Amino acid sequence: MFAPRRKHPNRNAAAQGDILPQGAAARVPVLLPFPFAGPFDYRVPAGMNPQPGDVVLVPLNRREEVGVVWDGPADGSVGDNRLRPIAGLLDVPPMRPDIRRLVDWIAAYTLALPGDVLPMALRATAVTAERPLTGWQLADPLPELRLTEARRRALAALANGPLSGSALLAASEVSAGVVRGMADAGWLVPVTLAAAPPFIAPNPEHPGPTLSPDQQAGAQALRAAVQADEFSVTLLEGVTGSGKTEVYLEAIAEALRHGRQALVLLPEIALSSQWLERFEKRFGVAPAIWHSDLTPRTRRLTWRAVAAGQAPVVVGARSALFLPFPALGLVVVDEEHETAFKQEDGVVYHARDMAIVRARLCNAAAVLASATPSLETLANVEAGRYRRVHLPRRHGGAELPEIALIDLRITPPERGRFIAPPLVAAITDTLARGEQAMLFLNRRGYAPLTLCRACGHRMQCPHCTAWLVEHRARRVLQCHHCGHSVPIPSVCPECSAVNSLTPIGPGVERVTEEAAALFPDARLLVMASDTLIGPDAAAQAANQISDRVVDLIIGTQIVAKGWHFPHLTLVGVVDADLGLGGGDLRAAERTVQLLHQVAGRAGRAEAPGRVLLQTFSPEHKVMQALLSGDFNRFMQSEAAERRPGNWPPYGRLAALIVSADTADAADIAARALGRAAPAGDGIMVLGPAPAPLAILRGRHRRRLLLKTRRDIAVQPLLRDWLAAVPTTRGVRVDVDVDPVSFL
DNA sequence: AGCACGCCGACT
DNA sequence: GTCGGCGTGCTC
Repeated sequence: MFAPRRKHPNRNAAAQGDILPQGAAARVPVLLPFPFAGPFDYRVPAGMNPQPGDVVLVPLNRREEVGVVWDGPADGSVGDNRLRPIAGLLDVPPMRPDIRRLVDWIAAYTLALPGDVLPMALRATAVTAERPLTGWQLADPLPELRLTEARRRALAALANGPLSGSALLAASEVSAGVVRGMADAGWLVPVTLAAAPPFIAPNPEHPGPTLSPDQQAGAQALRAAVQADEFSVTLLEGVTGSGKTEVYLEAIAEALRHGRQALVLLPEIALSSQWLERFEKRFGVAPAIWHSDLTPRTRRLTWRAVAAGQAPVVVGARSALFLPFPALGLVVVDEEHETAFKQEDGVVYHARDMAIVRARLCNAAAVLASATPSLETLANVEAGRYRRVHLPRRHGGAELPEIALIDLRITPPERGRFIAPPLVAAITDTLARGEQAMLFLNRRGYAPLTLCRACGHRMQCPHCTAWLVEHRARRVLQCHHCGHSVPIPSVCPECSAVNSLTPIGPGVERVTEEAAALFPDARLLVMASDTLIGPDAAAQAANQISDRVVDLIIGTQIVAKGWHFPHLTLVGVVDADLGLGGGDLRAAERTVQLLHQVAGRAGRAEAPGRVLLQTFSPEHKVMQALLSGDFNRFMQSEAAERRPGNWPPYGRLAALIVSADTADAADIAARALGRAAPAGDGIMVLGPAPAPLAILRGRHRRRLLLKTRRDIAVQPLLRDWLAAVPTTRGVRVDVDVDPVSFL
């Protein structure tokens, strides 16, 4: 409205002669990290020239809050008399225009309020000023003091120079009290340490591993996309073990040669130890890492290094999308089909899709890597919106594992057991050869259902429409949706029968118990999200497998990630049918992706791998697809099923979840929404119906689905729809645009 | 999100 | 007679 838009606004612009007009009250919009409909206007005090992106302190009610000057014009609906002045400019780098556009874009697309999206970008901002790191050094001369063993170790640790407090404790293995005492006695004096070194720039010319001809061709195509210096999306599709990572690392090298930064999104940053090793092998140094569990200090340092262009490569989780790259040239989304990229609480967004938006906003190349791309991405390739680079073969001559089905109707396991005889035999052979085997079951705990044999009572969560899962090690029954947990009862809570509660069905714990009985000499390792807590545990487990200190691995879907286990030659899938129930649109697709990924863990080095899938429906298209390895044909049949009904990706879908304290309130609100549903050519509303999780955390849920033709945007329809229905107290309506989970 | 204001139960 | 429960409303 007042200031001409500049390419890179910053507060120094004022010094370059950009003066606001006199007279009218100068006002700017400020976006606050709260659920307001839009930015609030604030008065600009004399002498201040806030620019879009500046981080400001503003009065709000009787508090002061941090906000970001947003892009004009100011909204003007609040009169000058009610306008309050900006309290101050914070001395932090302003929020970049591409990040502001990303915030706006996500809010508009997901129907979130911009103020709800802002914290995601602000969390990444180093709002607090940098505090110098202090540490200890030896006093000179050393005063008189009795020398104890602990004190001697501390002196030795500091002999080579000052250390931070935590480094001193770690190096000398003394307690904080010892340090305190030595400081009080004047032996140690505080010093300001030099700032930690910024990230060492990865050297694109560092000699990396040798690429196969396929990989070289792929790398060349990705390099070309980066060289073009414009927005593009390329699908990097390659069977498990084809060396996709090494191929896109070449794209990163190319971005670095051009002075651009690169961002790699991984679905599970906690499981990335092997990925980091591959990166270091290629570039000689580690990349910057970004995830939500960084310490505040590391977070600040990383953020600043990224903003200053001193972190040329960042590997991170979803939230890394909001980092302030000044020269982003490449965004890679690895395992792009992973549903972990979909944020399900708070602002509901898909990081893969937002990564593409991010790339477009800064004219960067985007690369989506997967062995089993999502149908969404394949449809975009088919429509010519994305390019495709294909790696058809495994790297280093390794062969794809041989896949076979075990028909549980013909060769069932013994009663009360879950590993069928053919799989038992295969594991026995594998272990006898000194090779490793893996059992995969995508279900935590001991048993998914506990049933009373006397009265048929099922142990259910009091807050959710879900069974309680037995966790035998912790001696509890637990709800996997709300966390509710009770000790395993000794009598049936319904009929008081004693010793009548029976576990039904397998979980990893139960399969582990069975495996321990079947293979008493095998060294077992359980890999599940509740046994491997934190990146260190996961890395340690991976090392144990690589070092062959375990023989049989039993895991949940955590084992399906991109691990490289060179001595693993057999994978047994305990229940291949597991993901297929429940009428989810993508159940078949996801099961193929997951099981293909699990199968890919087998036979990665010189020894060929074998995969056995236990199933009750060997004729199912999912089993046939896995058996034949013809992923392409399977996805074509999926496409053929979804195209006619305009199901995604051939149409658009949004879910409305209505939730309330009582079933009646939920029903009334859901029916009211149903009556106001949008209609028209190419628009369809399904429901209301009870959501698949009809009660979650004590709230009753109903679901409506809005499905439209691909050329019809759902957002305006949703906005009008929600606006037409008055809000009722106690009733929530959550919007999920492009739902991937149908709970 | 905070932090008010605003009307109904157990206590200095 | 008050202190305090959190229901709803507002914040440029």
